[in-house]
Amino acid sequence: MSERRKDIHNSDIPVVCRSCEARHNGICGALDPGELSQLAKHTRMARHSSGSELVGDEEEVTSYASVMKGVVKLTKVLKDGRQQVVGLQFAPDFLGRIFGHESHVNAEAASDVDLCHVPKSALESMMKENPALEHRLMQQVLRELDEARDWMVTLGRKTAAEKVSSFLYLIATHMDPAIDAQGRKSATFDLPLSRADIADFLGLTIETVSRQMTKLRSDNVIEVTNNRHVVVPDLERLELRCG
Amino acid sequence: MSERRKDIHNSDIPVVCRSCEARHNGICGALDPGELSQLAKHTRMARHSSGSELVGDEEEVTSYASVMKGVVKLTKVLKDGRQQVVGLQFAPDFLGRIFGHESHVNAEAASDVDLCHVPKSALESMMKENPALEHRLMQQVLRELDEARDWMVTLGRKTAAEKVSSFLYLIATHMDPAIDAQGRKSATFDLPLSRADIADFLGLTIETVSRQMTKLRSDNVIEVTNNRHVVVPDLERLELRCG
DNA sequence: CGCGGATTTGAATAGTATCAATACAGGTGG
DNA sequence: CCACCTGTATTGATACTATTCAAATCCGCG
Repeated sequence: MSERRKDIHNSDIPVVCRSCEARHNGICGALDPGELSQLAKHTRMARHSSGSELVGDEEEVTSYASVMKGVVKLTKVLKDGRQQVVGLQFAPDFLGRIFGHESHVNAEAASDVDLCHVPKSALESMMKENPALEHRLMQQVLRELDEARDWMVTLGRKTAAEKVSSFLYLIATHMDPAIDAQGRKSATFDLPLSRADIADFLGLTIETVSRQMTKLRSDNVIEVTNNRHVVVPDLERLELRCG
Repeated sequence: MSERRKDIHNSDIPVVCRSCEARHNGICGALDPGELSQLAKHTRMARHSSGSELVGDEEEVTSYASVMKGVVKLTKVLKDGRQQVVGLQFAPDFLGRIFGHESHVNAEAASDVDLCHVPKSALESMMKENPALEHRLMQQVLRELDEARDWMVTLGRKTAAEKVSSFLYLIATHMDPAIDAQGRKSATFDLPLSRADIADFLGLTIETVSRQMTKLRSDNVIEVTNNRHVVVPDLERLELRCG
């Protein structure tokens, strides 16, 4: 609440930033109102529809972005076309390979996505002024590293059933806003990924993903309507199946 | 060369640091001679024999270290004991979860390892003084993230044969010092990991690893003596099998 | 030389992929 | 508003890869 009041009374905060999630938990949380206005001069909000490519592998990076809404998938492809999803980014995650000249992954909008773009130079010069900003980015990269390593365990050592459960658990805890409330045992959400994307994330085929979903449904661990909408009545029961 | 001269003439550089690889390519490359002596007051070199645990999962982190010699493996374990190697660290890599209070992985000496330990507080206070140091750490974390994501592709989408080839290729390019010479087509090295470790790295069983090694041997892609010593006569031919 | 752990090899099995057919959902035009 | 159409998802039958269990061999070491 005091937070809210401050916003209202401090007209220094750029209008576009006022309701922005990234300002609190994202990158911009490291900035004071002055820096925020400075940076906001260079930012550009944009909507990207599901499936559109945001950054190509080995493409030169000229700008960064914060995910404001939706889910971005990071993928890598082998020469023969086999694909692996190597990361999912939710609001208010930061998008882009910091300090690198080219991206090592493809970034694609998995759902409709809103991004807040900022030119590489603008962010990097602000980073020079404000070490807290680089520190914030470091925290994000460390979190991504932890997530990548967690997922390596899933990819290398879990069965198909455990993989699918782990995926649903991951999405449930990231997508259902009500989940933060302590003691909440159930979750409801729309899957941001197609079966093909899920398969590429889990290192499985779409048929195997589908079969495991069917099994979870018949075991009453999940309810699915319209292929995308999922209800998990008891998250603990789902977690038990994650291996 | 001028680099070398500076060392000889500048007696400020601590004796223990003079021949240290980490001073050039590792973390300490961000430090000037004064900072180096300051930090060296707190460092402690130690040898750890193969198999010894360096940091436990969820153990509180009180010190960091640079790998001076040998290979460290980072692992994660599921409740039922299934294990996954989530990273390998070679000299002069940095070891330890920066800014985290506890480690999220187990670190174990895969071979005999020399570490240069430094207390968490000493490094972190120096990081406050010198943003270049944090920047250097950021680079290392970013590299680890890239490696983790590359490995996710291997774990999720490659066949057993491709996994084993990829592993051998990784080790060859990291372990054979002669490999840096351009145009070098062959490599020779000792495997720093047992078959069990390799299996845990690749998400396979030891039997499958063994069978694939046998196949590579009978296809004349590698020569193996004493189970550990490997010669790759033509690296390109190995690379072709990495998928 | 013989012991014990590590590695290789073999045979049977289980789990996942592949190929093929059917069912379903969402959008389009009549 | 409904029938159609297209892409997505499910279900089924079979093939294949990697695992499992078991045995033999190799290697370092006392």
